Amino acid sequence: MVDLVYRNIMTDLKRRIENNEFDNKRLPDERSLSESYGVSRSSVKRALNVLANQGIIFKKRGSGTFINPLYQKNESIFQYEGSNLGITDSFKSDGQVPQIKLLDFQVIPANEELQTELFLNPGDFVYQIKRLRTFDDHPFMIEQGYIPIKVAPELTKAVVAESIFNYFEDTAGKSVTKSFMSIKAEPSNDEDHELLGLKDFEPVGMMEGIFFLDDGTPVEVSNMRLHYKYLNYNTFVNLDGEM
Amino acid sequence: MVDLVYRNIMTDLKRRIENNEFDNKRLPDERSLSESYGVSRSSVKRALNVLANQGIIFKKRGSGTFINPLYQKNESIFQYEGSNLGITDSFKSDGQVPQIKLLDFQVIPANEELQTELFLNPGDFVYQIKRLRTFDDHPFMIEQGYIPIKVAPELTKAVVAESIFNYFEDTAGKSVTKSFMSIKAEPSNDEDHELLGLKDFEPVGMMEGIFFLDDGTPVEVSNMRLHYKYLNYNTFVNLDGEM
DNA sequence: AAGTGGTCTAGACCACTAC
DNA sequence: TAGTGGTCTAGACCACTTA
Repeated sequence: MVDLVYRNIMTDLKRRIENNEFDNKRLPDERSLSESYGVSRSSVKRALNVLANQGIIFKKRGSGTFINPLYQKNESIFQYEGSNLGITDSFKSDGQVPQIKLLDFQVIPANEELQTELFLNPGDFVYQIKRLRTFDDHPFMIEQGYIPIKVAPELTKAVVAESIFNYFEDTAGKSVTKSFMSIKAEPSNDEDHELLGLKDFEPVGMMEGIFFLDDGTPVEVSNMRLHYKYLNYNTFVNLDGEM
Repeated sequence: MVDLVYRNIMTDLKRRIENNEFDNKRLPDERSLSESYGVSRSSVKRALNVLANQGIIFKKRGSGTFINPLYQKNESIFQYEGSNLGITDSFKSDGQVPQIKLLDFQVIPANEELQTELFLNPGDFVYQIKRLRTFDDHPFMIEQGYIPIKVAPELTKAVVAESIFNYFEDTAGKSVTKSFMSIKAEPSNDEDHELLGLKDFEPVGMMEGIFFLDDGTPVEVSNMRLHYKYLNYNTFVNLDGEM
């Protein structure tokens, strides 16, 4: 697909780690990798940095580069799907059939909050899209999204009933790769009870996100209310991940 | 403090952004910055990459580097404190007085799960530490932590009643900079009702974390149950943040 | 002392955007 | 066409760990 040196090396190393080719939990040193791959040490470092930022390896100065034992032993713990955009479309299906029911679809003027979050001017309009997501007819999420009409002037009901981000990618060739996410919990309200089948005392998980294109253009604000059993955000945090 | 070129530039650029020195939302190009700071372009790029990974700027190939409008306009939205380790010690006080009540402190053998998560052998022991955290006598979190005795052989009640991670840093000079975090929501149980003052129907937020030193040594597994009003994890996600 | 990862440089060339 | 950020190289030197 792509043809970047550091990315190829990264992919290859990941494969070799998963295949247990480094049984002593230790990777070859950077200079050796540089030579064996026939690339500069800088490119090797870059590949290793990506893996380190994902928590797959640890680099120990003066000592070497080591595989995170959790990555091999216990992939059920080490799942940072949450480290994706926290996005609707990326909920794991696990063989279940995902479905979308469109609850609301209209165009409204952006209020002040939306103007700020989506970099809009007073008077700009947004699509308001409310959807219910299910797995095998079992609802798990109410999603209310707002998309500036100017970033998708010809959005239709049919599109909105499916993956919106795929639509961006397919039509405009632009992919949504960045987001602000805010994760909270709340008691459920009447609508939650009705749509998500929750009991009074059962909570909802809230995920609020602003999604951006690569170039910083915001394309959606989304408020997601999840059946609490489905709120599970996993992530690897690396404070030195600043490189 | 530190004296890294890219870090100094990063800090300076951040300051200049916050001081509105780039009123047109656009930073000087990399080659200019390289010259004006008297460093290589690589170092400038590195500094910019850090800021981009934090969501403070967006880089647009062929066009320039731009400030994220949300960063200046609305810092109340743009707060990714959650992007810290998700750590206990980092909860913002906001002028409130944080307190810790030690509920339990003992040494027990690590069960299988802890052995896996903390890279321990059968028969290894861990401290089991249960604490209640409050702001101005208002409880908001029950925290149950497990720390291998071998990473802190002389842990005392006094230490445990304060910041454990600061203790690591002060005594061993090692800082906790990485973590796996898992965030969920659950209905509250009896203990939550009692200790956190929750009503039956009110939920708790759960944050489970494994914390590591720089070199990959795991130092703590922590299960945190938060009053739902205090669960608020904010983060900037960048799928291209792999550099 | 030897080996490892970390930082930084100077420069070449490529890919994309704007005009 | 000019200007921007992206990738990659080859090499120097530093900081730390291990023996």
